[in-house]
Amino acid sequence: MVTGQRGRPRSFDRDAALDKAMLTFWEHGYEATSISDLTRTLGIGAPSLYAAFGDKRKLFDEVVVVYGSRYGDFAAVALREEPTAGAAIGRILREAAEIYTDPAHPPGCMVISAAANTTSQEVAEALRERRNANLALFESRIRADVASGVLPADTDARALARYAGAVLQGMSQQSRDGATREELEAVAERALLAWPA
Amino acid sequence: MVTGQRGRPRSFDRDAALDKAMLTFWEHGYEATSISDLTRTLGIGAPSLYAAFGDKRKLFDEVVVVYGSRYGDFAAVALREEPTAGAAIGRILREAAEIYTDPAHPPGCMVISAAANTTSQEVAEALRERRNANLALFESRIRADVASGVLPADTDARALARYAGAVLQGMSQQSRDGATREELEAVAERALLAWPA
DNA sequence: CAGATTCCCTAGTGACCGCTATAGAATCGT
DNA sequence: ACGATTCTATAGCGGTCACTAGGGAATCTG
Repeated sequence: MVTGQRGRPRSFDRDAALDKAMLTFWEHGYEATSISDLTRTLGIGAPSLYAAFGDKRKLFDEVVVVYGSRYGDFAAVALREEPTAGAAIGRILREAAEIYTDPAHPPGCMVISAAANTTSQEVAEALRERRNANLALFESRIRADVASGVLPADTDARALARYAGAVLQGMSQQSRDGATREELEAVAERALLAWPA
Repeated sequence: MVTGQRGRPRSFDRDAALDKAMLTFWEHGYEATSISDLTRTLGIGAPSLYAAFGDKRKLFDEVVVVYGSRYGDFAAVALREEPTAGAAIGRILREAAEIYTDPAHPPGCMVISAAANTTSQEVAEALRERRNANLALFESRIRADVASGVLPADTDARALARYAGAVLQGMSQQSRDGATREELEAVAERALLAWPA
């Protein structure tokens, strides 16, 4: 009774489909990716897509979660693993240069680019909150370094976090405009020269 | 015969309409701005809009020109007027903090944000070329300073230009995410600390 | 005034959007 | 085997997209 599922089994791999959907949304953004784009790319019919994922919005929500766990975590990991905020931000910027230009997926950061100019305010707001949450992570890590004396007492943690975020977002945009990994690495190194003693 | 125009005169101010169209495209982007958005905002019917501007694409092209001459020129002006590349970039970043957050118009830079995620590759390409042209302006001004000895001989002009562009684009994105003028000014000052001696 | 010219308004074009009703195909439990 | 269940495929829903045909309205020239 409670054993295996009944009825006709799904004819496609849900996780693989989610991956393909992620790459499509990543490249073209939320709004510019149509359901027929997705059904063509995933190789399934529209009803199958809706049965498996609900609707376009819910599918994108799942995509954002997968993206975060696979490509968006590197910042949080660095903040956790590195001994200082400066070391973490340095690692984040250098890794961003690599990730944003990895030919295995579309350039840049999906959270930064996928909901620019969408008529769906909800989706735009969701990604904006994710970006601002990252800024808050930066800020609290910097604040911890100020409290422990690693950074000068008069450091403006909020402004420094915003600076790091701005450079990251700029690097994402530049990668979408064709910047290479080496060029972004040079940007990262230059940006790090502004880090407080 | 060649005197004044014949026929019924246009019932709206073409330049004022272009201004309103600019603000709408600036806020929502190219694709997310529909013709009916525009006819509602401009207070004219669709046929009038098409008679005056051709089509959506041509209207946007005109908007980009107007935008460039009114808000996009500040970078080129600074590069021309300031004695060094460093002074120019400093002025550009500080002015960007003000312009990007001016409540008289939508936040950020239209050339950076208006064609993210559009299905119209032509429009996206046109704005990308504009951004890259700005980068080239930065680069050549920096190169001039290197040649004249104002900047060290081993300065990587291209990388430095990309750094300035990345910070600018990051500031634009941050302003769209709600950063205030003061916060962007702090970002600009921080960014300038990385400028070579 | 009349006729030519130009613009505006109503109403609609075909195409695509996100999404789904319906019916057939494939697998379950019994 | 057989019904219940779950998926897939066709076909199409109403709505919005960018865009325009057609006729009346307003201004010109003469």
